[in-house]
Amino acid sequence: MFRSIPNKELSQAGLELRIAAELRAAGLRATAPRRAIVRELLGDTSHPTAQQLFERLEGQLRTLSFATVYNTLRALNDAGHVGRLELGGAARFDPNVEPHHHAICESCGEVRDVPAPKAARAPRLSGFRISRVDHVYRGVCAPCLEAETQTS
Amino acid sequence: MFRSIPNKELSQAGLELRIAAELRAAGLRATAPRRAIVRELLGDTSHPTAQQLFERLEGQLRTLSFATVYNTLRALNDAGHVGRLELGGAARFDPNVEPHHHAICESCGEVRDVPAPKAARAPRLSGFRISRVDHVYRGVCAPCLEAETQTS
DNA sequence: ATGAGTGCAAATGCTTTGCATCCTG
DNA sequence: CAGGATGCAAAGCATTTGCACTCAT
Repeated sequence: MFRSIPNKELSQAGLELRIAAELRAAGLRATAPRRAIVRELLGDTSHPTAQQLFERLEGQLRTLSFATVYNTLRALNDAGHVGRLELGGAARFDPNVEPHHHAICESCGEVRDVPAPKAARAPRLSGFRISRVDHVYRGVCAPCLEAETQTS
Repeated sequence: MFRSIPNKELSQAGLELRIAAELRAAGLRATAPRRAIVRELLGDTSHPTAQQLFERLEGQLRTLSFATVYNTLRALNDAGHVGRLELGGAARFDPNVEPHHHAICESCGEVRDVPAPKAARAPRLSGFRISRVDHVYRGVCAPCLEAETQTS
């Protein structure tokens, strides 16, 4: 999402226009709930679940349905405008659709981005046409490692 | 599972003994349902779901509970004796716990193993202690590619 | 014999769907 | 003003859990 948009110094109004344009580019109408969902996910590096997005947005709109959050995220994912991470439990959503990978802390559950190496050479899988590559690194993040050390 | 066991020319009886030994190594009692689950998963390269395993085993045992299949697979996974793949939808289970990766066909859903390169160099993630690396290749498998060509 | 394991059913968690109403393009 | 989108509730899967009974160790 916003692949080609330099969003430094983007005015509030400009951002709103951009959000609407992105939705239409995905073949979706720029309704209030959808704009709010996109606005919230945009720039969120925490890979939130649909539930988390819903909770953050509940106060902002007069009404908001769980189903709308799910349906909108699914539509955006289908259109290739947001990423969807399946790591067990609830799916997590990612505003960054550039090729990159993820590290998940098995202690606190946090998911962090891992840049994809510039020269990402995929293995050749005889006859298999690769369209997407996901790497998932599971382990323990720095803060949790430190917490472990202090306890032991 | 069976990491260190040369299972060529293993007699039927020997295999059964091995299955029981593996279960005990995982801290589990070698009950009839569990033996059947391990026996079925062993040598199955299709990465079946719990549901699929249940269906295949239903006829073989006088009774078998869904819950037992789930609980056993979870226990084996917790003990590191089977792999669990989260690719969206139902989890898939893998008897192979050696480091390797997976390719999933977005057309037919089949999951195939991808060998991990011998010198697998993981990226250094400042402070993050990596315990496991999963690569998922999404795309279209050879048979589905061919089917596509013929239709178009 | 003792406690882990089983089967069954109910509960839980995540996601999708049906439908009447609302609103964008 | 037509068809897409919303909200709500109910349905649908996947998985887990509670509990009385059974069986492996």
